[in-house]
Amino acid sequence: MKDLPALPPDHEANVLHPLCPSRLVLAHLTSRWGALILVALEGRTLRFSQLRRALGNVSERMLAQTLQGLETDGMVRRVAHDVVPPHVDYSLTPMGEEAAGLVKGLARWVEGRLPEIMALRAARG
Amino acid sequence: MKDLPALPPDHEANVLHPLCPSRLVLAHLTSRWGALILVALEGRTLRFSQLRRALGNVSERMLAQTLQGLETDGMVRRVAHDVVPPHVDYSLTPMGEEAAGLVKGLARWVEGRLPEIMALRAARG
DNA sequence: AGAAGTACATACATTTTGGTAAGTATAATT
DNA sequence: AATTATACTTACCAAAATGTATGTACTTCT
Repeated sequence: MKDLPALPPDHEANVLHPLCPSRLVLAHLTSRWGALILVALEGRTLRFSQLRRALGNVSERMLAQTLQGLETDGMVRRVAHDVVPPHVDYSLTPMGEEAAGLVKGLARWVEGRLPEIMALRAARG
Repeated sequence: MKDLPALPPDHEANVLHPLCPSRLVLAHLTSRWGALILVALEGRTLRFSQLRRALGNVSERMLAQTLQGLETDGMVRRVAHDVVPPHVDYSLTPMGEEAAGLVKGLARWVEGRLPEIMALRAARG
């Protein structure tokens, strides 16, 4: 995940553009694992390895990286207990819960349209 | 953009997962240029080169590719007039308009939260 | 006559993303 | 004594995404 560049002067025109800050945050929310993490954490707290198992097959590298991106965006809250072996809890901030809801909404909409979409593909493809 | 794989038997668990069909459609909608195209075409028809100018700096390659992905998903309608020089109109299907609305909603939400997010970054970073 | 505009396709190069494997410190378990 | 579990990091490599350059076929503008 990248750092956010400063807002360009002509902000209005660049909304959603690849180099626009909002675009990068959106990318974090909808990234390969970002969306999954948001949905997995909705309403509950999970530890690193629990989350990993919940998502099925994320590499530790990507899970850590994606979580950090969401954390610096203020979507995820990380609480580390200083014990051995390590114990770290991840949960969503209020803003993160909102984001999760929106992403889930989009996902649900896509799922609802999937039969239609796949039928189109089958017909034309 | 990839072809959609068949739905795996344990569909419920894989929703949004990287290899799930719905995930790929979502990826098309939120891809670097996909989101921009949806918003740019909302409620209007544009030709290839108009769209290109509207988006600012897409390469022809990416514009064509992304449009094709959205077209096979049934989001974009392509109408080619058989004249020389070529003239091709792009617009959103009803489903595409819905998708555009949702994506725009997400984008707006992110923009609304941007000050908060950037303040967090500035404070912690 | 030469250049520009149109909507792409294709080959090639580069950038970005993601995975794999290994390392870290320490306690509990076998 | 070796293994397992935890939550990561780092180096390295393969794969995917994206950009660049070029070609096409024909017409209009200069």
